[in-house]
Amino acid sequence: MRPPAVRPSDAAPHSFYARPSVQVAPDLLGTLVVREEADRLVVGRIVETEAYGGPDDRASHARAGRTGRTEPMFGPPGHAYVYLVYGMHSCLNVVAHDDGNAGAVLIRALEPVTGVELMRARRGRAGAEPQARLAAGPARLCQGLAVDRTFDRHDLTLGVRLWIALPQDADLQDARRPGIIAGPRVGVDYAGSDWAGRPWRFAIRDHRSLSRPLRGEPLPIATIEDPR
DNA sequence: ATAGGGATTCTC
DNA sequence: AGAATCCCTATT
Repeated sequence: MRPPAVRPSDAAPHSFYARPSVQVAPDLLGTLVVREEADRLVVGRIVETEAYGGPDDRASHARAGRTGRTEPMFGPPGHAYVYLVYGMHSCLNVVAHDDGNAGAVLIRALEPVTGVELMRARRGRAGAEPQARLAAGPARLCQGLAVDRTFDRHDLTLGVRLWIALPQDADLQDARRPGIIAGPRVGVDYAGSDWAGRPWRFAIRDHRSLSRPLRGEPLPIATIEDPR
């Protein structure tokens, strides 16, 4: 399949993100993360996401309230929230919540689309892995797209340097053809079974670029709306 | 000031 | 199974 055309004007608008993160997370599946560098474009299709809520969500960074680190989660929807985990890996989130709330969607895995060789080079020793695995994980995708904390609070709606592109409807439907499933979020057992057990991890079923397999319940197609 | 630990990944 | 490695958060 030919790589979908990508233009800054395709950047998802503020209204796309101004909804509860649990609604935005599945809608992001099949859309594109676009990284515009000096003279190159690196693009990946989102195949796995996780929704994180506000202070009530015991699995969310926002549980600490408004602090220096979590501030972006309480800020304008459509901006990036990039944090460092385990002292060495960056993770990319898009801020999403309805007015007066807090929340974000963690981008957990991409299918490489454009700029694959650049992604591979950035993976260093691990670049020998199969193409489908180059961005199969929240830290891996940041490495491949050269996304670090300098992008924290970056406005994703501008279509500059880093944004989410909404592909043509046919392309979007095609990407989602295998179906969308939902299951528990990864690595949040500390939150207690109530919060850790919620099916807020979303993925395109059986996709080869998932960070890890997801056995989950199919999401009713009715809940998937055209972002535009 | 200091201790505890993490929305991960790679290697042994 | 264990290390790498830094910064955030809560506590003293």
